[in-house]
Amino acid sequence: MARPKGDASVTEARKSLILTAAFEVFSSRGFRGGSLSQVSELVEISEAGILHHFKNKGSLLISVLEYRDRLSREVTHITADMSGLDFVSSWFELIEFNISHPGIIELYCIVSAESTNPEHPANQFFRDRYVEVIEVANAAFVKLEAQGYLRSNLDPFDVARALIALSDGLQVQWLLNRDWDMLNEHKNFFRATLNEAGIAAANLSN
Amino acid sequence: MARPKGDASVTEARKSLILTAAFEVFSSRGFRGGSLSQVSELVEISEAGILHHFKNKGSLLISVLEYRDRLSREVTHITADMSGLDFVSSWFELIEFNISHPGIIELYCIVSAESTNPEHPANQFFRDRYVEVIEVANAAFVKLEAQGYLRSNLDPFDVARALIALSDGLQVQWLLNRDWDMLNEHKNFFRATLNEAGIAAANLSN
DNA sequence: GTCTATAGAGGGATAGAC
DNA sequence: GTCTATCCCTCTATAGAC
Repeated sequence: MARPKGDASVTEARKSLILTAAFEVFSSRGFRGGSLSQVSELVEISEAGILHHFKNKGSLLISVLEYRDRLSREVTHITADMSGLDFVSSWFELIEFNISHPGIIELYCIVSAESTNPEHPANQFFRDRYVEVIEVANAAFVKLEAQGYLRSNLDPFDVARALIALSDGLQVQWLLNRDWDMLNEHKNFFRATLNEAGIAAANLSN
Repeated sequence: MARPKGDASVTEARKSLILTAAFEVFSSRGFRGGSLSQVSELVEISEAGILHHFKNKGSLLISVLEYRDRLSREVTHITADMSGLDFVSSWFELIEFNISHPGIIELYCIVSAESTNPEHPANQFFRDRYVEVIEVANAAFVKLEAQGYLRSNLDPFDVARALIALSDGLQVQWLLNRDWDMLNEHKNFFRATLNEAGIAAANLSN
């Protein structure tokens, strides 16, 4: 037991600082456009210092993505076993949270698009992520359907996929021009996919 | 008149080859991830040769984007003054065309996301582009509304923006995993935003 | 754990010959 | 119009001192 507990937590704090800086860099310039030297400037450590804590640039990116997911999970509480209506209101909370933290939107927007190339280090991460997040949304729409809230000509899984897609696409537009209400566009999605009973239950009447 | 017509068209053909190669490179790796040397390999010309025809890497990207827009316009014929129902069927044709030409999807997916950074050479291009394309879609939904085909609780402009967003978002998912029917997801959008009369008129009943 | 030094590759762009 | 040669920069990653 040569190493007291203090050392480990100091290291963790250092890693956390690096992750925060890397988050900023990858958010604004993407993985390919961002560099370790930009990260090292922000965190006031050498590039070699960064690579002492993270094997290489790619694993730093993955760590940033996992780090962000961890932080988001502390805020949103969206799960597959929550009720359909709770999902809807939690979804709006998530959008509002993201609007007030644009860096998160930038990160996922740029890196997910880059990652469509199979050689990109985050390719597998995003393949897994979309399966997971669509499944969570699907669970909600299945329940909304069972409650008689979903339009009868729509399939829950298709609607779930569409919600995620709409959200991603709106974020690109929003990053280019923020002169409009992104939250309201999400509400319109539910106004179009829920029936009258569902719209009333979700409090989305005009 | 020292220069006969033949020279000019040879130059144009050369530029066209470069644009085709640059399209491939920027499609798969984005602007920041792609390089002039990759383009030069494909087109079998030196990097200096490329920069004789295009001022720099950024202007090559813009030229590629304009080049692709020109080619797409030859195929799709979507305009602001076509009828609402014609827009719907043309939109499906456009999606089918893109599905069979994945490079187009890759290009816009990656480069539009990169371009959300204000320093990116295509930033203004995509700001203008979204205004234009949403306006064309809006013109169609305004007409569909006038015909009594749009759901009464939806605003045409919001629906137009949502269609573009949905389309962009679906493309990211599709590039990561093509095991599903992207055309059908677009049809579902109209099943959710048109009323029964509209769905029947657009031939979207199940 | 952090640094300096450096390897080694690759990037964009320009000058000038042909 | 195309090339070679070159400049200068930036990048990731490693080695080894402290």
